[in-house]
Amino acid sequence: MNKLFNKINVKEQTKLLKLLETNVFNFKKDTIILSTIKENIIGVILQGYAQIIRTDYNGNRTIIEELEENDIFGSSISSLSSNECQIITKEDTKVLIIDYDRIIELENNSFPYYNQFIKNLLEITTNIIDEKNERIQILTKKTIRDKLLEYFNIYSKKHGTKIIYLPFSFTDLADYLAVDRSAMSRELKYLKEEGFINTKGRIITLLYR
Amino acid sequence: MNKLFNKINVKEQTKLLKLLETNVFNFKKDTIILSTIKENIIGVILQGYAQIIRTDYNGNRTIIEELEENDIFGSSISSLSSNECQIITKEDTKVLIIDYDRIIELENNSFPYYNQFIKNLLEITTNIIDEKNERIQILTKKTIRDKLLEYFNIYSKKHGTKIIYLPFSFTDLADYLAVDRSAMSRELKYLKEEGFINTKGRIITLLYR
DNA sequence: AGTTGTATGTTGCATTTGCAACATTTCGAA
DNA sequence: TTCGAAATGTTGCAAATGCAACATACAACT
Repeated sequence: MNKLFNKINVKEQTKLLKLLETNVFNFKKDTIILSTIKENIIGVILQGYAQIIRTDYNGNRTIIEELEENDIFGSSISSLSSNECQIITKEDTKVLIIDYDRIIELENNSFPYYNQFIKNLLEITTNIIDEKNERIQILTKKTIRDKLLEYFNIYSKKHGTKIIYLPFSFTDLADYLAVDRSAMSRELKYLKEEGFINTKGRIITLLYR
Repeated sequence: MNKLFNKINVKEQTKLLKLLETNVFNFKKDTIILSTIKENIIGVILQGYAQIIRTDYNGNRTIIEELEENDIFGSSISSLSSNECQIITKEDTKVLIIDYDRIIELENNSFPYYNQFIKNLLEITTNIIDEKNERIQILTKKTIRDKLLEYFNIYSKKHGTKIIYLPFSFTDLADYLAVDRSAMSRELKYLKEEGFINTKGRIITLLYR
């Protein structure tokens, strides 16, 4: 069940969705859901799989986010600020679209589940801020080595372990750190040679401290 | 008046603050308010002036944020994630402290102004996400030149003008872009020489497009 | 006006990085 | 299994950048 509907039972959910004038869309595989999200909306993946993709001026495409069942996206939730972003379905995908302005404009004494909904949204947004802050903290490090170590430290602190299971490919990690993949690969090699880490596939073990 | 109390009148504010069990603290000049904010709180500067400062392992101190009257700070609102951050008053400062968990735990049907308060918080957090996304978009550019141009473009688009009034010093801009100040200065010189921009003090004029 | 501290501008140089090009490995679909 | 695409590893080299050191400009305070 989606975080958005935490503490809201199914009957109330139905009423809520009516109240918010939401729409459910069915998209075929490989459809562009929204090229530029101009309108202020919140989308929920009810079923299927999609990707947020940025295409830069060189034509290079990067997967910015993967959207699975129950994932949420939206103008000010995901990183869609840039006008180079598209959301593309990779399977047949069912999406719930909620108008953000409608959420805000509704009278707040209308229904208790509506207030709970706002509260759920608030929790989601504060979590997102935490994630953004983490990424900014990493991106402000000046060398590739420091970015990697910062990433490792944050992961390690969060999971309480020195064994890191990369949640994505090294290629994607380089994107996340905003560095050249081959340069990152080189730096990882040095870190291994100097005895700071071990790697086996996408498993990285921290050997320091 | 503070965004946090938008559409909440003074009488209701008083009740709300009681309901949320808030505290008001008076800090003398040059006091450390919170070294590491471990607890989940939201702070509001009621009066005075303070700074969020990061001290790195070299002892270099950077002003991350300036907090003036009505500004809001907090574990997941400001960039306090790193454990190297301190909030220091620069004048005698009056601060309102709200426990975030208390906000979330309260029954949501209790009072209408409480629901409005949550809604206000939600608006604030989504705005913050937008700002973070902007910064990330800038930080993911690979060269200093591209970072500068991205910063200029975002500013220009937001204000609808090609004349940029830097809201802070060049030193702080370098921090914001996470690049070396002298290297940034050099790049600005090149941009001037190549006819892309003009500068006069902290006013930058875009000459392209 | 003088003093002190901070912001800004400049430059040489060593280091880091991106880029391109290629080899090798892994993965997924037919 | 086989095949092709994508991911990963590696390296030389030119370009970008950080760093240090210094000069100058500016601002605040006495």
